[in-house]
Amino acid sequence: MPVYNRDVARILDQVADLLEIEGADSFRVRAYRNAAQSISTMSREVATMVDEGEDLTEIRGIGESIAEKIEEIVKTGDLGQLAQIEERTPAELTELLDLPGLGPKRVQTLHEELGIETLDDLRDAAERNRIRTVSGLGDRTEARIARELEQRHDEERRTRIDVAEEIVTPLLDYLCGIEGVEQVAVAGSYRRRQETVGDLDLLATGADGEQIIRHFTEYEDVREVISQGKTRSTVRLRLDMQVDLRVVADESYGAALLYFTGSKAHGIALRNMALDEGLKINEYGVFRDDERIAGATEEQIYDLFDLPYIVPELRENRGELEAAAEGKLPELVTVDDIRGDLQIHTTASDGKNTLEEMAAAAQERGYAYLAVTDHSPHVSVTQGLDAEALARRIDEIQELNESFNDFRLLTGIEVDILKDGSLDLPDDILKRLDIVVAAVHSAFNLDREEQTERILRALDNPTVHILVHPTGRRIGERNPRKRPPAEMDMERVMEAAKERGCFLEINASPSRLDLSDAYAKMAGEIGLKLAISTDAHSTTELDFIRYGVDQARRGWFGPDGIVNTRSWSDLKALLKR
DNA sequence: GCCGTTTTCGGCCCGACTGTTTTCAGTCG
Repeated sequence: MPVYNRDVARILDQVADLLEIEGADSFRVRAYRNAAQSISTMSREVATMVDEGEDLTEIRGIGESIAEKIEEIVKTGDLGQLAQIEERTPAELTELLDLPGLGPKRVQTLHEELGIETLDDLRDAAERNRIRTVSGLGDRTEARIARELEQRHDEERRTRIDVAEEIVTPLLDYLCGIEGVEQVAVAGSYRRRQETVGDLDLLATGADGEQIIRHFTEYEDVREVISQGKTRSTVRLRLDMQVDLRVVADESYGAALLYFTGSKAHGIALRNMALDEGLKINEYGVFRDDERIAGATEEQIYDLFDLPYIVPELRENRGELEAAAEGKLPELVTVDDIRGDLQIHTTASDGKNTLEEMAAAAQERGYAYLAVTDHSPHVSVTQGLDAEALARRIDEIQELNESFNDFRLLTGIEVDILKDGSLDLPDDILKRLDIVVAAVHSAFNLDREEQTERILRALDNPTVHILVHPTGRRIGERNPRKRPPAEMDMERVMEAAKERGCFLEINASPSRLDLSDAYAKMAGEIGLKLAISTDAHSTTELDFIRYGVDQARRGWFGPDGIVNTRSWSDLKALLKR
C-alpha cells in the first residue's frame, strides 16, 4: 500500500489538531503543522526518499523526531502516536474545528463540559440550548453555531479561480468607485494565482476606513455581514463566497499587500528575517523600534532585506526566499511569450466553432500557429475522427494554410490512449501530422502500476509528441464532472517523457489545470519541458491560456521550458523524436 | 518539536474583531 505525501501530511495535521485541542504547547503544535505543510507542497514523494535512504531532516521544518514518525507512516501507513492520542481525545473532535467560530479551546470546553464529540452531538446541544450554559459561551455563540451547522456543506469550500474572477471583477469596480478610496487590490491566494481560492482577501487604502467599510457592506451582492469594524470587515456573497476587506492608510499599502497576499509561510519566513535584523514587519510597515522605515510598496520591503521583488506566484516558501537571496529567481513565462496554442477542438469533433473561426480567433490573439487537435474515434462522448476523416482534414488544413500570412494551422489529433497503452489510430496516419497529442479518456481507475505502464507504453510510440491533461483530474467544488487525478508514478512518467523527447502539458482549462503547479515544479526539477495549451472547445476558451501560464509560473517555469513559446520552425525541430 | 555567522538553550509572527465579561480570551487570517 503506497503512502503519498498527502497521507503523511494528513496524519501530521491530525496530530496537530488533536494536540491543540488537548492544550499542548502551541509551538509543538506548530511544528507538526509546519512539517505537514512542507510535505504537502513537496514535488517529490517522501516515500521514495525513505526507500532510497535519504535524510528527511534536510526538509525544512522536519527534525529528528518528526522524521522518525514519517518513516513509520511510510512503512506502516499509520502512526502509533496518533492512536495513543486518540485514546485520550476522540478523533471526531477535529471535525468540529472546521466550523467557523470553533477553535481548539472551545472544542475542548464543549467536550469536557457537555461531552460533545461529534457534529451531531453539537447540533443536539445547540437545539437544547445547552451551549449557552458553558462558561465563556453565550446565546449568540450558540446561535452562530446553530447557523453554521445549518449552512454547512460536506464538500470543501474552495472556488475555482475563474469563478472567483467573475465575482471579484465587479466588486473591485464597485470599491474603486467609493469616495475616499485610493488604491484597491485583491491579495491572498487569488493574487498568488492558486488554482482554487477559499475566500477573497481585498485591500483598500484611504483615510476614512469606517466609511469605506460601510460602503463595502452595502454592496448589492452581500448576503450576510459576518463582521464589521473600523478597518476590517468580512461578508458573504453569492455562492457562499466569503470576502474580507481590510483598509489601511496609503503609506502602508505595500506592507498590507505583502501581509495579506501571503502565503502565510512566506510571510512568517520574511518576518523571521526581519527579527534577525532587529526589525518588525506587520501590515502597517517595517519598523525599527517605533519608527517606520518602509511600507508604501512591496518592492521597498524586499529591498530592505537586499532581496529582489518576488512575484506573488512564487510566495509559497518553497525556496523562493533563498533563491532571491542568491540572485537565482527564475524569469517567469508570461502570456506574451506564448506563440501558439497546441490543443484545440473544432466542430469536426466536439468544438463549438469551425476551423476557420478558431484560426481567426488565434490570429486575433497574435498567435503564429494553432494546432488543430480534434478527438480520435474511441472517445465516445463525441464523434471523433477516424483515419479517413483525418486524412481529409489534413488536406483541408493544408489548403486553408495557403491563405495565411505569418500564421499556420498545424495538423494534429488528440489521440486516445487505450486501456493497454496502445493508440486508437494507426501510426501511418499519425506520422503525417505536424503534432500528435495523446490523452487518457477512460479507465482512470487502474492501479498505480498499471496506469503508469499504460502511459509509458503510449509514450513509447514515436508518433506521440505531448501527453495532454496527464492526470485527467477535474477540479472545482461545484463541478459535477469533478474527478480525482489518476494514480500514477509521475516521476517515472516525466523521466520517461524526457528520455523519449516528448513533453507533458499544462492544460490551461480552469476546470483541469493539469499538470498542477506542484507537478510543474517537479517537471522543472527533472528538466522536462512542458506545453501550455487551452483544450479550447470554442474561440473564447482560447483565453484560458492565462490560467495555464499562472500555474507554470507557480511551478517556476521560464519561457525556455515551455515549448510553445518558440517559433514554428524551432518548435518543429523540438518535436522531432 | 524545530532551529541556530548572535544561540545546542531559549526563543518561536502579529493584529482586528467578537462576545462575554468587567479587563480579556478565543478565533481568524
